[in-house]
Amino acid sequence: MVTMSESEAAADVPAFRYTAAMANEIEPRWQEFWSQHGTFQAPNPTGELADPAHPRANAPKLHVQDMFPYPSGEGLHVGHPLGYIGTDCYTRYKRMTGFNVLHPMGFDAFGLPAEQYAVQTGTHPRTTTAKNVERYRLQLRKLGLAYDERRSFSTTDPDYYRWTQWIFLQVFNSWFDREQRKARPIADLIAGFEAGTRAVPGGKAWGELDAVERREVVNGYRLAYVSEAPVNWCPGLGTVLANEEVTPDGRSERGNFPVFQRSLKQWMMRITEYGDRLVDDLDALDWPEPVKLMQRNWIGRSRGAHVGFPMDGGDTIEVFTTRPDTLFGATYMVLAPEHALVSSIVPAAWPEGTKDAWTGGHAIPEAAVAAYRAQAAAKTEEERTAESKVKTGVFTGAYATNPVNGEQVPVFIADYVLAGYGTGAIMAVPAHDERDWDFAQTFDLPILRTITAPEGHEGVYTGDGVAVNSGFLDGLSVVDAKTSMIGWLEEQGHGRGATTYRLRDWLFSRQRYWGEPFPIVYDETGLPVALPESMLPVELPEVDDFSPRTFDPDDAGSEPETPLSRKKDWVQVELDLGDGPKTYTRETNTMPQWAGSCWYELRYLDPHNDKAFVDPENEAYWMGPRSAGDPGGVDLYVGGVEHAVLHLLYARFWHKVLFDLGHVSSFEPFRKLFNQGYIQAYAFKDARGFPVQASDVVERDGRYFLGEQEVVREYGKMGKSLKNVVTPDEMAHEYGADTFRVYEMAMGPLDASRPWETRAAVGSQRFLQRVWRLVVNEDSGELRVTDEPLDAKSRRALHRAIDGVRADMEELRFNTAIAKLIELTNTLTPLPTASREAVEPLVLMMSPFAPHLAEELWGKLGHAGTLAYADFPAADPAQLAAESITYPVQINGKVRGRVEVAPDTAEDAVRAAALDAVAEVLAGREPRKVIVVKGRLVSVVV
RNA sequence: GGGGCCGUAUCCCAAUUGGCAGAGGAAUAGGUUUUAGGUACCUACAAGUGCGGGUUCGAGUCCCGCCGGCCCUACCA
Repeated sequence: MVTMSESEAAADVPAFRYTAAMANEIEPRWQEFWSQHGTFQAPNPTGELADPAHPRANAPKLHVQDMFPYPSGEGLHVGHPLGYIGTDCYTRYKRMTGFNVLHPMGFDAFGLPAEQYAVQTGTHPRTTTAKNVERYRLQLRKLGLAYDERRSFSTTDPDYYRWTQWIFLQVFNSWFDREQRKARPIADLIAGFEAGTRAVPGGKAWGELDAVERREVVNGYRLAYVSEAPVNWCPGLGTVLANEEVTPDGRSERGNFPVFQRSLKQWMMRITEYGDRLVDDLDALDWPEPVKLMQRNWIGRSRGAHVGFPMDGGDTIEVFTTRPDTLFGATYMVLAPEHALVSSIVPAAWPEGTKDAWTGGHAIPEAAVAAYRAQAAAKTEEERTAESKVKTGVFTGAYATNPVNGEQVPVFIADYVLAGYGTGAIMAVPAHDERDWDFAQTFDLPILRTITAPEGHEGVYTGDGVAVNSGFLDGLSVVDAKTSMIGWLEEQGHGRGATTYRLRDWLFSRQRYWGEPFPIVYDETGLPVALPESMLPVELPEVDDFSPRTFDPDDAGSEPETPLSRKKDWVQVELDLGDGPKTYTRETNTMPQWAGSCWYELRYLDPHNDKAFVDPENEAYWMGPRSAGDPGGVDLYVGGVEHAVLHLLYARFWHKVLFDLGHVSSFEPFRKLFNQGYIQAYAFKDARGFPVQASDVVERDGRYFLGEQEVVREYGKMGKSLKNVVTPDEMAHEYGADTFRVYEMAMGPLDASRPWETRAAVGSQRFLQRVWRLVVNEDSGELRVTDEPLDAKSRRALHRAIDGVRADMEELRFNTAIAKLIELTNTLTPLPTASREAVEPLVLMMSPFAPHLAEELWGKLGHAGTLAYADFPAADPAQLAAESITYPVQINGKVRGRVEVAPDTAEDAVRAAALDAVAEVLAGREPRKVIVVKGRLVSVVV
């Protein structure tokens, strides 16, 4: 079959039509213009990027930012830039309304894929990363995104990670003062110890401690600290993982290797100290409620009390409870199998009255406990969860005393109590806790109701009520009983009010190569020493082997070995840190990928500053609070919900530390957050279940075929493996970047996920063609626009459109803004003449969405240079008033007539006219009620 | 199991926040231009809002209960 060549097909198209070919000529030209002229550079108040001559130098500021990408080797698909295009449209609009707009883009370039690629091919991760970043830059440039190119960086740039290390040192050199609820320099803490104004933990006086002991004490306070703590050790990957990198079934998110709980020395960040502020300050943020909720849940603050249950041997079991009001109903206790007290409380023999069911069939408690502990340790998380319906456990043989009533209560161990939460021990109140109820049923334990339940209520009751069987609490509500009990506990010395968090301290070290090195060395004591600022950055050394040592995936006893540790001549280093030249050992872990994204919003403000991570004046200008109570921060931060917890929590934490230490004036990094939706795509699979090239599938009568073979359609992510990727480059080539931008923005609201459909983009292309045709004669290329004034009706339509578009732009409702622009275009198209009065505002309003096209038309309309700083059209209020209003008249909710009246008609007159209009339908019936909704309708009730 | 978000023409989406269900796009059908049309233009086209109740003069919008989809979380004391 002979296909028509492109030139033949093009021969029929008018020479000056806005086609993809035309777009592909226009677009690179304007991209080059913007770049050459620094069109989108935003001036700083001070420093290298200050520019008093800039048109927006003294304007109100706006800082808009996207969550920056990890530049993967696959490049961008059409889903990735959705948010970027959204912020680009928004910032282009805001710039035209007079704002000094900061809209930067950078790259989160440390990360595993480049390292793994390096392991496989020997290519240095730096090379791979640089290549991918370059590719991303080109792809983004092709979309016409208006970034201030001077402010772009990668987290892997030594000039950048120098400051990541600097911030780490700030965290390391500070502690959290619980009285002041803020971080303070570690020197203040030491001064307090020296002066004796602060008690030294452990009971000794500061003067009695030797130098090493003092350092150990201080290290116990630092916000970044080395801890021998249970961590997720993954031998198959050769690294430890953060909790969030482990799947619910106890395997690694990446690679699906088994993960073991191991006690290992690792760097931690004391984020738990900020639990309260991280929860409380959410109220100050303009964030989507679901994201705030996810953060609250993740932090998991619960208020209650710590209560001590004394034991005969002198030990006391400390429990945490949120229900101190039910303390009289605590009929037994449970320790986590791993609890430290377990081995010391177990008696030699079962005490009198031990029920058979409690012993697990063992003759002595020690055997029962050992067997249960072994069994619990052998179970994976998955097994524990799967069996969660059946409560298991065993009696320890020991009893503790309930402090409120002196009752002896049996102490069990059971895996439904977690070692990692609260104190790892609970008081069990089976009457008012479902889990305790289940356990009590299984082990035949007494149940005592201490809160009244509604009449007829059977079984466990967790709701509100009045205290009963509870001595001095009787008659109090749950809330009052809690307060009363906490008061009593504190008076009697049996406990105190307490708050616990689900949030754990943040595991901050990884056994990887491609990450920020720690600015830390160890001296002969084995304790960490911070390097001075002058030695930053600690650059990543060159190594031959990028991979950590990996092990048999099931070898739980293996030890991590970092890639940097093999670089002996780097690890051993002679330095003079104040005590003369000494040999130190470097920290060979690297920081996790989140480190770089914890503060990048600040570096954009002052990207080349080599004296500070950001100049305070620049920070205050771009991110400072604007009123009392305002948290400050980025004015609009756009990204996917997948970062609802981790990235956003970590970044908030670092920002608060920097705020406490006086380095920034904003106490939150992101004032407003917006979650963009995802673009999803159809994928097609053949009879064997293999994905087939989606672009080759054709639809016939609601069924899908690849050639003659029928395939089934599935809906999901866009990705290489599903063979359904569409790239922005393809779209730019086939339709032009402007069409692509308009289509992405027009297909739905920015926060909605929707399916991609390439062929639907022609609608946007036709729209741009119509706008073009309004200005340019397609055959001659000449300007069609005249200076004739608009007719009155079209003029009103123009101003209505301007008014509506402005409102939509402010609220990021780009889909409806575009609909209004199409509507306006469709109003202007049939007019005999294209009036400049309408065309110029239209072109300006188009420019946020289709910037290349708009610039080109703006030039054809006789303007020099760029329209980026032209005033966005403003509606004339006089033109917004309708000439007349048509009121529908409802009788009992059904429209039965209409009246047309002047817009300023008084309500009485509208009522009269309306009743008149439906007099026939009313047929003499007397209206019971007449409701006039001004400007909307009239409702008559008979 | 708990929590959150969402269901409007064949498809993607609007609806002044409680006021006449349709702004816009796609698809489809017919037409104009054309030797031709995977071009452009014009015209037509369709749902009573997942289901069932309730509040109201009036409900897509608010409330309750189901159904379906997506996301978070999962013995957190």
